[in-house]
Amino acid sequence: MISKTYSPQEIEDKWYQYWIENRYFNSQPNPDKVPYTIVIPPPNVTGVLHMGHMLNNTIQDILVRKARMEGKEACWVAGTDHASIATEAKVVAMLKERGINKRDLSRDEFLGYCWEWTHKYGGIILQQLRKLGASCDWDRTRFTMEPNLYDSVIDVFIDLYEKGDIYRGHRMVNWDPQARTTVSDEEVMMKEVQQKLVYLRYDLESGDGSVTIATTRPETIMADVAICVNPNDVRYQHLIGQKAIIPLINRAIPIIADEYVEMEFGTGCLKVTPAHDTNDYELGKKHNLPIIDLLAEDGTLNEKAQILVGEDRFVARKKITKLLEAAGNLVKIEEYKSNVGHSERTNAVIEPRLSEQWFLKMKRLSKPALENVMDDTIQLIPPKFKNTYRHWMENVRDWNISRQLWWGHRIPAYYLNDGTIIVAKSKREALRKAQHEYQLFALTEEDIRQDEDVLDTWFSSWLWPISVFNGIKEPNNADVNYYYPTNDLVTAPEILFFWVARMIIAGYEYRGAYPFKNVYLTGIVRDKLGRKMSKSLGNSPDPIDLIEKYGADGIRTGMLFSSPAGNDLPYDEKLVEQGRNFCNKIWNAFRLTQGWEVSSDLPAINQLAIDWFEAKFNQTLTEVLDLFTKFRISDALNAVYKLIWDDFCAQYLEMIKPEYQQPIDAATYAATLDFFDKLMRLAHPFMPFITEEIWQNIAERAEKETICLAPFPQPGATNLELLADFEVLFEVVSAIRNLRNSKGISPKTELPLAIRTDSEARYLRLDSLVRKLANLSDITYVKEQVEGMSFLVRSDEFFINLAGDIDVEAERETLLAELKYTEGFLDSVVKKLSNERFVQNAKGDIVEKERQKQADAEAKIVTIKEALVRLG
RNA sequence: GGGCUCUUAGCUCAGCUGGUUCAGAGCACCUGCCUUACAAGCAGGGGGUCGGGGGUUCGAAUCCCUCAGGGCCCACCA
Repeated sequence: MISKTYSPQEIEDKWYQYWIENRYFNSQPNPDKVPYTIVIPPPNVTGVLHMGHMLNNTIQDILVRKARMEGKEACWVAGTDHASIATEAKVVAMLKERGINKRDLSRDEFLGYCWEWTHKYGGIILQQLRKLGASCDWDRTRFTMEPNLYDSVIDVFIDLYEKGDIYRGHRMVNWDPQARTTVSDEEVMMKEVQQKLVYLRYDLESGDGSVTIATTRPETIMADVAICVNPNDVRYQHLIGQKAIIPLINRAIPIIADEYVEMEFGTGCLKVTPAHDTNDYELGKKHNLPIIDLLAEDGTLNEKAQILVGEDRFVARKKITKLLEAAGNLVKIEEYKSNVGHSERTNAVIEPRLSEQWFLKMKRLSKPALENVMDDTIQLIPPKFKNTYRHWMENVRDWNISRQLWWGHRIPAYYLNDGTIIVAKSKREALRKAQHEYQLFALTEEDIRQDEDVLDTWFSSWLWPISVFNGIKEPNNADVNYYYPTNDLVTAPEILFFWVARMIIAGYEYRGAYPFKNVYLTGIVRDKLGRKMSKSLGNSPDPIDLIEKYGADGIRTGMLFSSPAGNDLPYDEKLVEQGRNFCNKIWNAFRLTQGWEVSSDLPAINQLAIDWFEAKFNQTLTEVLDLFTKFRISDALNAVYKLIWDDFCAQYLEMIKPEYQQPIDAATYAATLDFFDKLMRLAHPFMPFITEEIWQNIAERAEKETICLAPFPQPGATNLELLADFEVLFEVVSAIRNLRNSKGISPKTELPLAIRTDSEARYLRLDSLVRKLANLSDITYVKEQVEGMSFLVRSDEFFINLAGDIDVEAERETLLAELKYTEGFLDSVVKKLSNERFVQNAKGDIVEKERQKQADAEAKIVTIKEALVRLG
């Protein structure tokens, strides 16, 4: 027999396999259909599925599945990102465990390990997505380092270089001493750090006096090239032009003046260290100061430091403070909080460092990307992100795209021995170019050397929506022409600038069109303490464990129950439990229908209930469709949840359910299964597995039929009047149950009901339903008040006569409370209506509504008063 | 430091362009039920002066100002 609880495991595997075998998720350009495309935000190739992916990909799957059911040519492209720095770090760590040092390997050897690693772990996350039910076209799976995509990146680099947008520059960059590479501005996170502000005395060369500066970086004093004061600072006028001696190494440096210096900060004297501070660098340029770089690429002091050579910068900081103290140059130390840049990848403190790097000019490129978001050609959801987006785009700076790494797209720049740069696809082509452009025919491949660096990961991901369709290399191929621009992008706000903005830029540059119409920004999944879920904190449950425990449908719905766009999702296993319970509820409703014996001899007695649910379904469906257009996926799910649980299960099924072991009439049965069919189709995008299982079982299905391709329901007319009548019905039933509860009367005990109403017809129509839902023995209509417990619904009065069981006091209290509330309410309405300005100013039918309220309240008060009189 | 945003029941959130039968939902909680679809369930219930203050208005959770406290983004005071 069918299991009492829904058990997802075998069902999910069975259907996923069925879907894949029948290629329902595969897509080809089809001129007869409207394309609907989503490209997945490619997870890191060696990554493992985490809760953020779960949320993100569930939303994408919902959108894709709905589009597919709506008859669109739905195409969800999956893939992975080589994640240059992240993967390289992992491989380096892996090698270290094996006792291998990256520096002992050749580039090719190292890349060999990277590929080995990629092949070993590369498929995992995509396999995990299948568990979730993701309906990707897996045949289209792409990887940012596969040949076509690799070449696309190289082509784009060359193109932008030739357009003059890419240049090589000696600049201050963000240096990550741990990864020993530069990182872009966006990869630097500022964190507030408790530091020590050290006050140091520099003696004047003249021997006559001294100057005291404040610094957080005493270990860099050996790289000082000046001391700077504000020219308006009266305290220091006499110093300008003099020289000061750097302590410990006794080198003389000039004292200069610049308005950049804040007089209020520290002592108002600044040590200028151009190699190790961005501002100082600018200052140095302005005043023609030399540059002394005393840090090696791993963050240790080099021989330029003269002392403490080889020490790590932080160790050196402590040691030099001691040395300075011993030398008598330490004036004082203050605790000081300031923001320090950290590497997003390694969390190492970023070192401003001068070096030769490749840059992409952003100003021209970002213009259309800014405009088209601001005018909603591309829509950000929620729109509040427009502001931050604009701010970033308006202040965008050139993008440092070179990385001192090996795993990635190697920069296609070649150098001749004299330093001449040639950008070309290959060494051979570089040679040819050199020979022709510079008439250097004697040149051989031996004479040219390729740039050792690779490109920033995002320099490949920004092409993703184009390159997955090979639109860079073959701009007019059928795929890219059909699928591009894509429709929706679902991603985390954290990478709005890293990725989204740059894809938009690339889209306009290389396709002349936006890459996607809508950007749905999900929130961050957090734990109960509000911390972001992360591997390092160990506060994230393993999604695969959760799927095994609760089923994929349970997680999908659980995560979405409370997840409006842009809002963080405070994860609680309770949510997933609720999702699982929802599946179980559906399962048991299904089980109910399976147990019925169907009789075609019985009269069709449930037409009213059927009409009502039809109306309710249409009403909710209309609402759901509207919510989808606004990307309010969470609200849409909640509407479906209520429709199924409250309206279908709690109300409709209870109304039409035959007595135990009694048959059901054929008409009701057919209607009910039809509802089930529609409900499953409506719910399918949210919960693909259980809906397929049930949908396949409630009717004979043809070979290879699937709910995945069944039409999404379309709303019919909603009978509002009927819905309103049923609202009254539910209130009456609810009131009777309430009475039972408070009087301790079993739901099994049949009760007689008397109704005193002006609209008898309405109740007559609902008669049998009230009787069934409230378990009544009899319903009578009365003109006067009668004996019994009474209650009010709207302006109608109800009596249940159970001899000797009336608690007069309690009933009076209830009535008095209701009277008080209604009178208060009436008062406010009357007050409002007697206010001339209200009657004059209120627009539309608001005044009319108020008058109706007044009439209703007055009628109700009369009824209550009568009831009170009756009670004596 | 600049910009954006948020503060509604114990928790997570809805409440659009202002109109008291809108103060809501889910979860949690309390009470009663193992009522043959479902205890992963059923029936019922309590709970918030909508962060504080001021203003606009006939009328404000909904608009404006201000204060307090969160969050996010951007930012080179050593």
